[in-house]
Amino acid sequence: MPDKPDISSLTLNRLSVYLRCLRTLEEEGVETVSSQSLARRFHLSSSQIRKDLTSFGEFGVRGVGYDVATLAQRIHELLGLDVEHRLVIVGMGHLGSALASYFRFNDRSFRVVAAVDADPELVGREIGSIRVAAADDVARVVAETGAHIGIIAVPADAAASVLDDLVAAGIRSVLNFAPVTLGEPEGVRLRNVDMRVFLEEVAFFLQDPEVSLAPSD
Amino acid sequence: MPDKPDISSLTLNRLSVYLRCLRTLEEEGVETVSSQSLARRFHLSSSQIRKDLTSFGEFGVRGVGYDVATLAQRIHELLGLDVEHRLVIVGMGHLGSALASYFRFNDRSFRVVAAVDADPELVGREIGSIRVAAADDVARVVAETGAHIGIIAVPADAAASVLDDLVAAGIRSVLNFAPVTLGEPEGVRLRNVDMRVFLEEVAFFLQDPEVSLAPSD
DNA sequence: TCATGTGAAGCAGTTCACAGCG
DNA sequence: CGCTGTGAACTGCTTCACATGA
Repeated sequence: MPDKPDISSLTLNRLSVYLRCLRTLEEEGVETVSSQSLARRFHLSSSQIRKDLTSFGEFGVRGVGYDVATLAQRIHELLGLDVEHRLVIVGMGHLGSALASYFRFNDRSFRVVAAVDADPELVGREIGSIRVAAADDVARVVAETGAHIGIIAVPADAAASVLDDLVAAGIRSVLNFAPVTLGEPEGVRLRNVDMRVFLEEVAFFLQDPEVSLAPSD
Repeated sequence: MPDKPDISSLTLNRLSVYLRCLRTLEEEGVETVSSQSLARRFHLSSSQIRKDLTSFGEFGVRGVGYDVATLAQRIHELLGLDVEHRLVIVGMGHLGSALASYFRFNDRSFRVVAAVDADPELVGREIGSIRVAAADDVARVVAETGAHIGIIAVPADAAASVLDDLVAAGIRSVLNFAPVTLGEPEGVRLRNVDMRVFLEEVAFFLQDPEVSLAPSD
């Protein structure tokens, strides 16, 4: 495994996107692509693609472009997707169970191996081949399943203590879907994903006077 | 309604977060807060809070801080949350129906008024008090319900054409949960939200050598 | 006195433009 | 010739530090 260069979150996120674009091209049988054609096709910026790619190596052929399969493979490896990541979902309400099925149909890189919930009603139930365990048992469940990544899908007021539990259980990568901003504990990678924030962002532009209901074309 | 100042997406997103923090303080009966105490409490930056707030007005009292209720009210108004936004969800699979229930329990600012799906199996079913309509009927459904905001929760290959349909139906704000980067049509506000990207971001750091399974405390 | 509001400094991310190479 | 890889310019965001005012 080569040394991991410093890559910003922004670049990292775009690499994920590039990878998906390349997979699409692969399926279409496209073998070579230039940064410009990639950009046009998928609403990206060509100079940004080149900058992002050179941040971890040189893969292109001048005058030609990039080999689709090779580049996809390199990004796949860089992102660490060649090993399977085991997920534990905390909170199996609507969102939690949706995330469970959403993350499952993916490729082989991610697998939901455990789910816990504080509601005794849910404990013991089987949701998409995963048996829901009691919230108190996170540590045991994590140890038994070897989960690496935690998904927090509980109400806002429970999120902080769930994070503590996950970290105590040895989890170092966390995705928080609760509508609170959790701080990153030392040595833990945490990303807050608040869908209401996204909603409010797009809603904001509706009040713009110049966008007010023009006669539709 | 005062003129809408230019506010970057980053600032806008943070304002959503500040609003939630202020609501929490309100519930606790806190009446006044300084940028510094807000920052400490919720893992934010105090100078950033001040900068963000002054981008649309002056609300603080020097030497004291901000009045929690007033500031919350001002942000609420700025974000346009004092009017109800009507959502239409396209794609009522696992993710779509989870989003439907997730966005519903919110406050009064957002309401799911319509849902469509291409699968005849789902059409006609009632999911959380919303009857699922046929995908071909988006335009009619949008017109009848007065939906303003579109939520795309369909597979990647269908997303682009769904966007076209929504725009043709007069929708100007869209949240895309399909794992493709859609371009923003003229006059439309679109935000791509790809959960796999978030997963891959936190997963990336697991391969870091220095983070490799230290004995847990 | 204390915390806001703000210019100025610092930093990061993006775009430009072209040298270099297949 | 065409496209990559890349320094340099540029743009925008964040942090700093302090004058200002309740």
